Amino acid sequence: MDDEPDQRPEGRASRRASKTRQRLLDAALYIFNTKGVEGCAIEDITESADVGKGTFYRHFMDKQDALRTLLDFAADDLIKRMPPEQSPAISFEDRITQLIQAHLTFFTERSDLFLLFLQGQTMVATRSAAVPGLHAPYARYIGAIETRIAASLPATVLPEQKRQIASLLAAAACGPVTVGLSISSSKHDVIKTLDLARQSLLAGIKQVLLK
Amino acid sequence: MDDEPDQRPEGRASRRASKTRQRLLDAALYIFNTKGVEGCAIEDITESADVGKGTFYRHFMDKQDALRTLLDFAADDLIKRMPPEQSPAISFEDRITQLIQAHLTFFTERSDLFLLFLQGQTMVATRSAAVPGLHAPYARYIGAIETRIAASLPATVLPEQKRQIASLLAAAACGPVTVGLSISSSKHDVIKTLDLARQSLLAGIKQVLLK
DNA sequence: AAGTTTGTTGACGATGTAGTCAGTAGCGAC
DNA sequence: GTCGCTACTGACTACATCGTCAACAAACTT
Repeated sequence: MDDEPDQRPEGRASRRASKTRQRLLDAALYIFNTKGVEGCAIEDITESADVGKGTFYRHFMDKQDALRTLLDFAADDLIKRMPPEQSPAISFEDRITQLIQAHLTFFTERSDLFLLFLQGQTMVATRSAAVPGLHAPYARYIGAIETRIAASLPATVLPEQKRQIASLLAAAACGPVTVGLSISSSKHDVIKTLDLARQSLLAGIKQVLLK
Repeated sequence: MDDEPDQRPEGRASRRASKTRQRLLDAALYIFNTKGVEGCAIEDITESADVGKGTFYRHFMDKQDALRTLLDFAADDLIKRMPPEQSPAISFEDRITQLIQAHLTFFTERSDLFLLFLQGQTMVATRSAAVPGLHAPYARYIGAIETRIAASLPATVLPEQKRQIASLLAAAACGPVTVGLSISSSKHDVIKTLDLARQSLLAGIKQVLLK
């Protein structure tokens, strides 16, 4: 017991390995967003990462494993942009603005991750049976929104309503991106629509709550 | 010139052919929503339709051709549920409610078509280069919404804003479905969230317009 | 009925892809 | 140096899938 058991060795070799793993993830993200998750071959990824094909299988079980890793990472990135869970109680207007803002910077700074996130969201939504084990990041995502709005909502709001409002917020933040890009709006237009969605959501929730 | 040149022959043979084509489309819709558009083989479709593989290629160029046909059909179905284009001028509140309602019945009555519609929307949004020729139904869809809200909006609204409000409405109608199903909400919950989105959109647009 | 056209079939060649594995290269311990 | 270990490689097997086509079947025409 001379040193911590969970200490990483961190030699040059293992550093090289993580670098390779990261190169593979970067390449996979790029390829998934270019040819599509199901439309691409493992070799497309390894080719793009400039590593041998076998190397992929040293780091990931299969394509879905890499996808899961990326979706987890995307969800983490998005959640990290949200206000801290135990931040001071502020008005729900401000809280909602903060949450939409998190999506907005996620979109502007990591649109590649956001696009994959949306791609996965639709895969899970439209054919969850075909993509086992991919729902987790989306459950975490909605959970993160829910806990962040919970404290700012009036105590009279039912738990079930909180989940609904969280869904509504996610829809207001994700929907305009999918719709906007599907009709080839510019990034700028998407951002404007997102802001419109924010305003609309604010007014809407206020009214729904007061009812 | 004894009869119209564009008259269909409509013999037993061609009726049989259209029936086969329809069986293939039904099967394709089912398979696309089960295994995914890119995750399925042509034979999955012909197997499910119980026809020979070659028959598929007599009716469609390839998988994308069948997908395009289905997405066109889905957009038509959805647009047909909207109020008629030249219906009497009513308040935009009512018009928006009508439009959301159209999505709602589309979801309840043809969720298979809606799910494929959403799948295609994300394909086009996230990697349009990989799916050429699939944007058309979505452009028609947004156009349909736009013309239907145009007459009910104040004359002071800029054309550019109309397109934005149309996008917002589409997002409010599609977003909750994708988000809801991705976190495995029940159909009933999705419908409730859709109604919440309608109320929120009403309040929101009202406020945005008055600003 | 014989001939023509249209629709359907499934076996086939060509190609693509997944996942493996024996072999190589680089690193770290001694 | 050399030994062991870990990371990496890409040729290889096995299998899936594409799109074609010659043969067959059904429906029309004369």
